[in-house]
Amino acid sequence: MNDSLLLTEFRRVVEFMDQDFLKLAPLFEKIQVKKNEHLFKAGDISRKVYFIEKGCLRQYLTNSNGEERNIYFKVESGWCSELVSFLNNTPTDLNLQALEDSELWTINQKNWIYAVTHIAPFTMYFIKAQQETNYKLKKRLGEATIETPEEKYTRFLEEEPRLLMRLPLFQVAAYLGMTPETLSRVRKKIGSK
Amino acid sequence: MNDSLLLTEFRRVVEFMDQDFLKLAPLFEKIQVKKNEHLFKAGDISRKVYFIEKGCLRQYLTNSNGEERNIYFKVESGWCSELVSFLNNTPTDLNLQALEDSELWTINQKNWIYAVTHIAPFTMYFIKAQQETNYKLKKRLGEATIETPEEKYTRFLEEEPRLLMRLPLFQVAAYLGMTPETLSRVRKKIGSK
DNA sequence: ATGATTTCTTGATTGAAATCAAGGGACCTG
DNA sequence: CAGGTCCCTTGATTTCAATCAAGAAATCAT
Repeated sequence: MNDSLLLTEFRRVVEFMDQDFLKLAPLFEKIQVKKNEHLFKAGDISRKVYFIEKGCLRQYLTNSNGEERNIYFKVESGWCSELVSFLNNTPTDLNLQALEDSELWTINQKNWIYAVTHIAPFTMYFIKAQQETNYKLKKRLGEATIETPEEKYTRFLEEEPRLLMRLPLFQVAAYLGMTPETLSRVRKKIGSK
Repeated sequence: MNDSLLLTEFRRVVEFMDQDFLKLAPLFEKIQVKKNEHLFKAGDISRKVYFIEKGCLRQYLTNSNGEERNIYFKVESGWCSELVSFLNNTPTDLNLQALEDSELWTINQKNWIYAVTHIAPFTMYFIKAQQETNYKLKKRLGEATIETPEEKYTRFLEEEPRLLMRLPLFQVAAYLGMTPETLSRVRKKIGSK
């Protein structure tokens, strides 16, 4: 049990007893998804919360011209969800897609509500993990409009070197908010320093 | 009690009994802050969570050139905090400042942790409210790099007309990620339609 | 393997927002 | 209410990233 990715992730953030995990684990179900498959699309209601055992997912936004912006990438030990939609049964404006063949733990609404109301360390884990996400989003929102393309790429290179190697560059460009051409030129310039 | 802004806000999101509120209310303390006063600055550790009874606050990010980007504005019934810093006693990179003379309810770390571990409806309120914030941040992050200045302003005008009237325009510009000059030109153009 | 599709790079050009500059107006503050 | 600061607008110019275009490289499917 101690080698479970899920338990390791809980313990990264809070104290989590074996007995709590024994209550929690059966609430999850494992699924396989293929590369490019969508877990939900804009307009859908999100019915699950996902934990990545293996693979890589992106959440993204599309505008009326069909252009895409990636909100985040998540890999092993990451959570993907749209809880406003999930908890209120309302459609979401965002999309969630696998970028690699992936293996996910899923939990449905009934089980998630049970867990968050009956398994105290899960509740606390969830609150703290959400705050981490929240803080990162706030910083990135500021950076998105204040940084130059070169600064954005340099930051990504420093903060997420493994992600950079794992992802196609056009997806990175859609995350950093620039065209693939601009990213290519920035990389050329940085590389020569 | 039913006319308390705080209780009304809880009841907007979850069921909240009078008796729960009686336990919760004494954990808060009211303070007054003057216009332009900072609640915390980049490098500080955030020691409080704030609920706005009256007034207006902004959270913002500064870069090395001294340029600012506003992450959000909050008015009456809004919460301001930096929980990663608050819970882990680590410095934050963000700033929180009053834009008007304001009246705030504050809760300290000890009391907040008591509330979130002992007052179940507060916990659930908190989780749901955080998710709303989270969802808004994700959408805005995507929009920040995909929308034109004109689209950003139009969205703000439609979604936050009261905020627009309440705030100086250079603060709105720092929120929408454009210069005051550009905002001025966009407004001139839109106004004539 | 091989052809087809997608992705990445590079170059030329365009265009939109930033910057620079300055005048008028609003609002504190004593 | 008078002076000074800050804010907003408008104009002229510059700059940087987007767009348009095309060829090379990599990946995928059969």
